Amino acid sequence: MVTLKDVAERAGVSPATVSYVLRGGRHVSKWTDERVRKAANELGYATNMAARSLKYGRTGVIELVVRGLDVSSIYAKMVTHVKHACSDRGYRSLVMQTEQDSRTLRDAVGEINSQSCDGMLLDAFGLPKDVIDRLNGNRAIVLLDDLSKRPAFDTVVMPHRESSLIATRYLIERGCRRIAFVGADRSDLQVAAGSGEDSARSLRLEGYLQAMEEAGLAVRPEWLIPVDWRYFVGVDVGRGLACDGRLDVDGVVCCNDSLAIGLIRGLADAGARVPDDVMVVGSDGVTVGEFTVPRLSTVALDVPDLVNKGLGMLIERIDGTYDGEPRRVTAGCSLVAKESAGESASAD
Amino acid sequence: MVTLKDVAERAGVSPATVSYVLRGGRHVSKWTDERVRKAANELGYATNMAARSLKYGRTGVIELVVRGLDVSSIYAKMVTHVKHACSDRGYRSLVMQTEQDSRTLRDAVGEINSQSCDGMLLDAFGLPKDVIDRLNGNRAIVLLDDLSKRPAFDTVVMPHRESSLIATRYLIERGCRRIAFVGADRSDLQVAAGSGEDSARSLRLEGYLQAMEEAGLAVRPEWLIPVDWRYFVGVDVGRGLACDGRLDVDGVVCCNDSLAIGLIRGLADAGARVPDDVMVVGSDGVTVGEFTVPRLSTVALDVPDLVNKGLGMLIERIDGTYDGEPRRVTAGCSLVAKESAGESASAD
DNA sequence: TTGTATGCGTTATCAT
DNA sequence: ATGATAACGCATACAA
Repeated sequence: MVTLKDVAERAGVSPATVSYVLRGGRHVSKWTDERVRKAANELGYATNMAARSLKYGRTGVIELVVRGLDVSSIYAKMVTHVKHACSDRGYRSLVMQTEQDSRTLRDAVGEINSQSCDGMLLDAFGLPKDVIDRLNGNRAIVLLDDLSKRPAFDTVVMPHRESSLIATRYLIERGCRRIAFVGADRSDLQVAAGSGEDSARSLRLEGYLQAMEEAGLAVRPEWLIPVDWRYFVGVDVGRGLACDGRLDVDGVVCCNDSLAIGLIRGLADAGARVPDDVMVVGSDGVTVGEFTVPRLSTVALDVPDLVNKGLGMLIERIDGTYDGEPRRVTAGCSLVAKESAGESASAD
Repeated sequence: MVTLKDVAERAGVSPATVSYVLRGGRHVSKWTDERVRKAANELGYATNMAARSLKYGRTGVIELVVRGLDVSSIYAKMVTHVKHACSDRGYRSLVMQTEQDSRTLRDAVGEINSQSCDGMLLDAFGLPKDVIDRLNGNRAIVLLDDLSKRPAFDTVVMPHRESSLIATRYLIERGCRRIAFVGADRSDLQVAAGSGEDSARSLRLEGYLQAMEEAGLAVRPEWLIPVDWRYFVGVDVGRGLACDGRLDVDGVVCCNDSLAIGLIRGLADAGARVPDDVMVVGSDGVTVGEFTVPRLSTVALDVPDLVNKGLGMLIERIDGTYDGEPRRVTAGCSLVAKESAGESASAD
């Protein structure tokens, strides 16, 4: 490898001078400047980041740690926004993908504790409590969607309740009366009550229940379908809904877009039409939802808002601008009304 | 930060001993071992990776550099596979997202040149020649889809020609005779011929033309539609196809799945049904294609194959096992026959 | 305007 | 079985 020293020798100056030329910081004669740059170029010099980080105590890197980019492409949007926001603030951003298995999570935790990065935006969804506890408390970490009662870190939470509320209200407004909810049931509320900690599932269900109650609509137990929020699960649920006459719903609120897309697929398998036979609303606002048949109505997460809030807190922690109690803020969301909930197919 | 020295002091031993206990490498007495581990635990010690990398000369990190995870979710699949493959081989993997703009690309190049990682899997799609040239030739780099005549690095190329060939043959087999091709036209062939370098577009078109010729089918110029491979472009093309009677095609081969999904959307806007009025085949094999209405027929990229080949070459370069001429291998692909090309909707 | 010297945290070599 | 020490490449305080 080409080092500062190599460049210095070639340019006939000291390593210090090379450093000053390349990084700035003090005045050098034009003659020296040119010689050094020329030498660096000819040798193909590049700063050794390990050495700089060691000296500096920081890496200039912010890591985004998410489980499975392929689980929901909403993460893909986050990656893009984080990248831009980091660039704007002089950081580089890297993405680390974790699985649910504890090994990768442990790796991720080690990552931050070992100062491979200055700060970390860490998706807490499905993150076991003990892993969170193992995080070094005085590192710069912002969690995404940590719903614990007494969070140890700053966290940006998703608008779970709000999202379901908006979606359900919307279906009601569109004329639905018998609305199913896919992704949680009352047992989730019990778990939440028992542990004293909300969950994404319980909050989402609450939003739905609130909207139904507001409208004076009864909720039948079989309308609450507690499943994982994944494509293929949605397919099964859709088939079930269409085949099982008992359910007889005219609207479905899904906890995310994967579920909704799968559900529409399953309904189609069973011969049910969306929105004519049943209306469907998702949540997230994935890009592909704008191109499905029918186009997906959804409550879109405000990703730029989420990223700005998260990164804002993170950088305050890194810079030491803020050093107080863990903060909790909520990301925004907004309704995107499309054909799957009966909106007429406009030209765009 | 807690350093080796801190742990050593607390355990009453030397830093060297702590290092040996934690990393292994020589025998230590049980008594010392215990004391050191206890101290490290109590202090919450974590290895400083910058220091280790500096000493070691390697980071244990492999970076995957792709442009826009959201451009095509095929990248999301790649991320997952790269992650697993790296884990298996003792590396950590990080993802860096670039944009087409030269600034981010320059950053990415700097990344590898500055030894932030031991090796890099770099998506060459849309990568300007001069950026590639700026890459340090003796670093471990494997390019994804570098089609240049005389590549400077090992590269895994996508099965462009093969993919179109398979897709077109399949449509012909399904009974199509008037097949459009979306994503390139003959001007791409001219550009390729002029520069002496193939492009993804020219290769894909060649595959299509070959299949048509094999079957003795004429190709009308207006069937070749040279557009970007993106969702919203597909929508426009779909609307155009359905409205413009002149085209009158019974099958469409799309250069990727985004285009295909958009196209189906556009066709639906114009009242055309897939596959009854026109059959559609995409390319990539994105997950969501299995859940669209209709399910998307596509030529799926063999992502595990791609990743294995790429990472295999990369690690040989890192280890110095191979030091010869740049190699070029092609990733596999296979037809996934679904409803959008008239396959009956089976239960799964 | 430029050069010298020191230390960041780790690991490997030598010595004990 | 363990400790002292040097070196990795860079950035900076200090000296000239």
